[in-house]
Amino acid sequence: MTSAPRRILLVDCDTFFVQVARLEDPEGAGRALLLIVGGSPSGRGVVTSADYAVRRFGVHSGMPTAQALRLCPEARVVPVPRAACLERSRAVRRELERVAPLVEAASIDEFYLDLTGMERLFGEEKMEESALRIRESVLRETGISVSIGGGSNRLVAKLAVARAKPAGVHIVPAGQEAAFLRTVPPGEIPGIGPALLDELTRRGLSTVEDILGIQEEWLTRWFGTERAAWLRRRALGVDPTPVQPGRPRKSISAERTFPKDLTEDAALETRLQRLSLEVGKALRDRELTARTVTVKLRTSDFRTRQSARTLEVSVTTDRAIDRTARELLRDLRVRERGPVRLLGVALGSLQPRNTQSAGRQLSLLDSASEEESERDIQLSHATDELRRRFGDDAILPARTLDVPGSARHPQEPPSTGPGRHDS
DNA sequence: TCTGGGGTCCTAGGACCC
DNA sequence: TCTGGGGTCCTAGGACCC
Repeated sequence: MTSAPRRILLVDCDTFFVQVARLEDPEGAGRALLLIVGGSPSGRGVVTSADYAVRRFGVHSGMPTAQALRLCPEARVVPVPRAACLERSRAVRRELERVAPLVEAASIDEFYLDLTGMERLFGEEKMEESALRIRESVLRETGISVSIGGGSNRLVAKLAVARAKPAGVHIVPAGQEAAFLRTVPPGEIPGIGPALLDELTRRGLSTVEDILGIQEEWLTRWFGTERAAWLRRRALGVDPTPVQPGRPRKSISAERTFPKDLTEDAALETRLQRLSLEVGKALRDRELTARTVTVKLRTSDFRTRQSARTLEVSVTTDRAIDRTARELLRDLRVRERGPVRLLGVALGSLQPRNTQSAGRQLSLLDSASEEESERDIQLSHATDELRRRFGDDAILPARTLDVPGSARHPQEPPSTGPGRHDS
């Protein structure tokens, strides 16, 4: 027996970063007729989001800001209002959770909804009507304008939202998936990026019809069994992926491109340590532990290398992360001696911090003490608390992180640090 | 023109184990 | 004495997405 089609919506915030920048600064960014969000103080940034008016000049996200400004010299560039974006994103999500039973945040500005089964609550409300109602309530409650695409699965909803933009709704009726897909250029199908598109084109497959028309045997020969089957499903508009709220996070990372490439190992280690502290704090804020530490390095010629290590036990402290990261950086520097453009630290193999390790008492029994001592763990919690009260700059990493017990560089009391003014 | 930062997922090869 | 084979874990790299 066949079940009724699912009712999936994709709610996508229109030029999200631009909207938030305007809401946050109505007198400045809010008044700019041509607005680009992105760039960076280093001058090495790219466009994160651009106004529709700016896009008409050929500007798109991912484009170097310098190039964007050559195309549209009148545009105003403002940095990404990161905290405000997270806040607005959460507000949108809360509103969606109020009106829909199943909500999955796919990114900061995209949310999948599964309305299947809601017909009973709203009578025979059509998907269009549901989508319009949701669009209005999100706008009213959060000030954020969204577009909504809908259909019987995530893939179709995702492709439909492109037709809805800006500030509209587009629903693909059940049964029309394959017909709808035939109107979509393969390069717009999620999962088909530049590399795969290139390969498809080289094989003479430049439309969805081409992909479906070719003998399955050939598709399999060229792309392998799995990938060929996946391609056919995409081309047919078939996607069984469920809407899953609250999928666990797999990694936490921080990376920085420097205003000028760095060559000195000492300078690199300072930056690395800052990144280690950043991810360490994010890890503890989310009450997670990590077992894998990865360091990423990009040289001035834009080649990227990474080095990873999985530890015997999960860790949470700045000291354990920093020490491992430092060793990994040294490994990388043996292979890459040249100027460094970017450094990053990532944490993986994440686990929820369980009650056992939160209970402290048992930690002396397990081997965690090899990676991080009881004292390290307490120190991490203490510095987190101080940063929370006095600002992130209150505790600057000192040599005490390397050499426990060393008093060569005693930490400044927080009362003399920056950020004091707010208390 | 000179290429951000946050993620997820896949693949391939080597180590290791039974 | 000729080198099985499957499963799992780990690492590096890359494609892809917003």
